[in-house]
Amino acid sequence: MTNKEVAKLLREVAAVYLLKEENRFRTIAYERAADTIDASTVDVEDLWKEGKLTSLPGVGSSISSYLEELFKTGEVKHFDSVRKKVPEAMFALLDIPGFGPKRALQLTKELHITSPKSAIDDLLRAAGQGKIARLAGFGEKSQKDIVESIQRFQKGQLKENRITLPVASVIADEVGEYLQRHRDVFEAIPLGSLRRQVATIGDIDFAVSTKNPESVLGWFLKYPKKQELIERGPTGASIVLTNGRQVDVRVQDPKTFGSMVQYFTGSKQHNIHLRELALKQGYSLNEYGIKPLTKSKSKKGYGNNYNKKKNLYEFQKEEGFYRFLGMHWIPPEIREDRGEIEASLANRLPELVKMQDIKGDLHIHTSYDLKPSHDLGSSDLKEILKYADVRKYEYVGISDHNPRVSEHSEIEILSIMKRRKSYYEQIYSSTKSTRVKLFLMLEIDILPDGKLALPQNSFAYIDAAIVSIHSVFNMDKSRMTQRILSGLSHPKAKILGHPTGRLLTKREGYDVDWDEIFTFCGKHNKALEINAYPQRLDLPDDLVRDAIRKGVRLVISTDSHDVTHMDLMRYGVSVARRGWAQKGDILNTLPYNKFKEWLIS
DNA sequence: GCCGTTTTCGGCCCGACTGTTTTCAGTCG
Repeated sequence: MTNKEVAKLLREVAAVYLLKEENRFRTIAYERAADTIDASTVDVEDLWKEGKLTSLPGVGSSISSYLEELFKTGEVKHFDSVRKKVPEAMFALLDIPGFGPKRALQLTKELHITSPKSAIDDLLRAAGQGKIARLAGFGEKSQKDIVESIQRFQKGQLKENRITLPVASVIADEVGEYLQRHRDVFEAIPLGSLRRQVATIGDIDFAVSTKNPESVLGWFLKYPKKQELIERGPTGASIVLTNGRQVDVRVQDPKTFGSMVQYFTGSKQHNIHLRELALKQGYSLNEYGIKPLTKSKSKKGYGNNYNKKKNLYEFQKEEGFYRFLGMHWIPPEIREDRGEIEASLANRLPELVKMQDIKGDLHIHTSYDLKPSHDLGSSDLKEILKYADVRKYEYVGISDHNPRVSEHSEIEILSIMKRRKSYYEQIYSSTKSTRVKLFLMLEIDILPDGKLALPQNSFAYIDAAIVSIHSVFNMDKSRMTQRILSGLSHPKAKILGHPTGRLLTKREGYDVDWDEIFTFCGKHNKALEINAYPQRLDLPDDLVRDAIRKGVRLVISTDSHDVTHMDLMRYGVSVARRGWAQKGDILNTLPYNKFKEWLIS
C-alpha cells in the first residue's frame, strides 16, 4: 500500500469526523497524520515493519495501531464503519480542488449521487442541467466554478501534478526575471517548497517586495506565458501558465517583507510549531509580523519596527523574526519541523554543506565509446576538464558505464579497458593547462546475482568504481539488500550510485533494508551517492539524514551525460542540506589528496 | 487523537479569499 493511499484513507476518516462533528482536534490530528505520511519519502509500510510508525510526527498510539491493522489485514474495521456513516460517492469528490467534506456531502446527498466511479461525471451532468445553482448555499457562479475546477483537475491528473525541483527552478527563474523587470519591484523570490528545495514541486510561489502592489500585480497578470487567471486579490494573484503550472504571487511592503517570506516559506508544520512556541512566549504570529497578546510588551533590537497602531512588530528580514523569538535563523531547507526549531533554540543548528564546499564531481559519463551497457555521454574529457576548471573543482571522476558483458568476451573487455585507460591518459597529459586532477572510474552494474558486470582482471585499469542497480528492480527486500551488499563488497567498489533507484514522478525506489546498508557502509568505509540528476535526487533527503546519523559518509555527484549537466550539482547540494548534511559528511568536499586517500585505499 | 524545557491532563495556528450571505461558512495554504 502506497503512502498516498494511506494518506487518502486517513483524510477520508478525517472528513467524516468533521461532518459528524466529532472532537475537532481529532479531525485535525487525522489530517496532520495524513499530511506527514503524504510528505514522507520513506514507505510507511516499511516503517511499520521496522516498528517505527510513531516516529512520524502526528502518528501516535491510536493511529499507528489502526495502520498496523491496515498493513496486516488490508483493512481497518474502525475506519470502514466510520466511512459508512456517509455516502461513499462523497469521497470521490474530495480529490477535486475546492471541495471539502461539507460541500462534497451536500452535493452527493442532494443530487442523489451514489456511485463513486461516476460521481464526478454525475456532478458535471447536474451542473450542465443547472441543478447545482438551485441548491442552498450555491449559485450560478459556484456552479460554473465547480465545472472549471473539475476540468482543471482532470487535465492536471493526466499530466502529473508535481514536477521535479530542477524543472520548477527553471520556470521560477523565468518568472522571477520577468517580475524583476517592473521598476517598483525591490525583490522577487520563490517561496514555499521551492525555497525549501523539496525534490518535487506542486505550485510555484513568489514573494514580491514593493510599495506599489496594484501595479506589480497588474504586471504579473500580463506575464506572456499566462494561460488563465485563477484569482486576484489586493495582496496577491494566482495564474496558470501555458505549461499547466500554477504560479502564485504575494506582494507586500518592504517593511514587513521578512515576516511574509518566513510565513510563506513554511513548511506548514514548521510554522504551526513556531506559532505554538510563540503563543507560550505571549505572541501571535502572522504574515505581517509578531503581535503581542497583551499591549504592554516592548522588545527592541531585533531588526524590528514596532507598529503602535497595529500593535505589531514588523520585520524587513527573516533573521530578525527568528531572533525575536529567541532563535537563530533556520536555513529554509530544513524547515520541516523535524527538530530544527529545538536545535535553533539550543543553538545547535548544523552548519549545512554549501555549494562552494564541493571540490569535485565523481560521476561523469563521456562520449568515449567503450561499447557501454547503457547510454554514452556527449562531451569529451577535454570539455569536461575545462568546465571543471571554470567551476574551480580540484578533481573529477570519469565514470562511464561498464562495457556490455553480453556482447563481449572477457578478453575483449580487458582490451577495451586498457585502450580506454591509455586514451584518457594521453588526452589528460595533452591538456597541460588544467589544474584539475583526474580519477579514472567506472559505473558498474550490480547484476541480479550480486556480481559486478566487469571481469576481475579489468579492475586494474580503473582507480575506483561506482556500483549501481540498472535492471531487475522488483526483487524482494532481503534479496535486493544482499545484491547491493555483494556488489559493494568488491575492494574497488567505493560508491553506491543512485541508491534507491527512484525516478521522481515516475518510479518508486526498490525495496532495500537501509539499516543494513548503512551499517555495512559505515563499517567498510563505503559512500552513498547523492545523485543530482533531476529525475533522481537520490539518495532522498530523509535517508540522507538517517545515513548521517549512522555515521555513513556521502558523495554528491551529477551523473552528467553532457558537460552542461555539471551545473546540476546545486540540486544535489540541496538534497544534502535537506538531510542536515554538513561539510564533514560529504566526501567530495575533501581536498584532492585527502579524497584520493579515501577513494584509492 | 497527539503531545510535553510549565503539562501524562488539558491544551491544540492564523489569515485571505470566495460566494452567498446581510454576518458567515467553507476551503486553502
